[in-house]
Amino acid sequence: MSTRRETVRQALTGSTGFRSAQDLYADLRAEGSKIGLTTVYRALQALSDSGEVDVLRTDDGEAVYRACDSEAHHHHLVCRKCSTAVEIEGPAVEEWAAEVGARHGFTGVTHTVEVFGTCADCARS
Amino acid sequence: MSTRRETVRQALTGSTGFRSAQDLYADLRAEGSKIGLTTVYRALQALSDSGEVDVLRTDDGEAVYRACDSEAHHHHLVCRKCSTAVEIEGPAVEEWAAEVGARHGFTGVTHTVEVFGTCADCARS
DNA sequence: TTCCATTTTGACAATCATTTTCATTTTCTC
DNA sequence: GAGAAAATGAAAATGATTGTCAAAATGGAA
Repeated sequence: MSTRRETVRQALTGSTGFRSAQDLYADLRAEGSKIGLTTVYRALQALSDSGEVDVLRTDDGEAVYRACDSEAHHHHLVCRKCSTAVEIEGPAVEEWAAEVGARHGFTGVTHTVEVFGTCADCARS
Repeated sequence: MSTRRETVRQALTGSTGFRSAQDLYADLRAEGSKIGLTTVYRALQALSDSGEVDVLRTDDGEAVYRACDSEAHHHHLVCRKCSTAVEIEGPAVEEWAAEVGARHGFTGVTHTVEVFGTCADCARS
C-alpha cells in the first residue's frame, strides 16, 4: 500500500471535521510534504471507494471528506461554521426511508441524511 | 417580472424529475428559444432563492432543480435512473434531527434528507 | 408617443474544483 | 539486480458555474 495514501489518511484522521482535497493539499504542503495535488485526489478517491472515509458535498458542490470512527452506516451532525462533525445513528430513519421507498414501488433504496447546525463552541464566539 | 424566468419555470414544471441548468438550457434551445445559458443560471438562482424550486447536488456535484407542488418543507424520493421524484414527508425524521442536534448542543439545526432508488418503471426495463 | 433610467439579457471571458495525460520515479517480483 | 507494474506529479484539459460589460427590452414621466 502506498505511503502517500497513508499520508493523506493521517492528515484526515488528525481532524474531527470534513476537509476538502484542496484543504488537505494545502496543509500537507505547508508542513513540508512534496505530495502533488493529483495524488491527494487519487488517495481520497481510493479511501472513499474502500469506504474508509465518508464524503459529502458542500452547498457549493465541493467534495469534503472525513475519516470516521465507524465504518458502519451512519450519518453526521456537522457544524456549519467549523465543519466539526459528530457521528450519529438513527434506526428509525433507516426504517422510514426503506418503507417510504417500498411504498412507492422503488427498489434498491438508499438514502442520504445529514444534520447541520452551529456547535456549542462556535455559538459561544 | 421577467419573461425569461417564467420560461425557465415552465420548462421545469413540465418535468417530474430533477433537471440541471445545462439540461434545461439544451431543451429550451432545442425547442427554438434564443435564451442564453447565463440567463438560465440566473433564473434558477432566483427561483431557488425565493423557494419556488428545490435544489440538490448529484454525486458528481452538479446542481439539479425541481419545481415542487408543495412549498412547505419536504424531502424527495428520487429515481436513480430517470431522476423522477416523489415528494415525501417524514414528521418522525424532522423530530429526530432536531432532537439529535439539541442533544449535542447544536443550535440552528437544519437537515437534508433524500431517498434514492429505482422507480417501478425503470426497474421494468 | 417620446425620452431617459432601470432592469434584463446574452456572448464571452474568467474561475475553480476535479480529471486526464504522460513521462518519470518507485516498488515488486523473479 | 533487471524488468514489469504500480504510483506519482507537473501540466494541460474539462466542465459547471460565475463575472463582465455592452446591447436590448421595459417602464414610467413628460
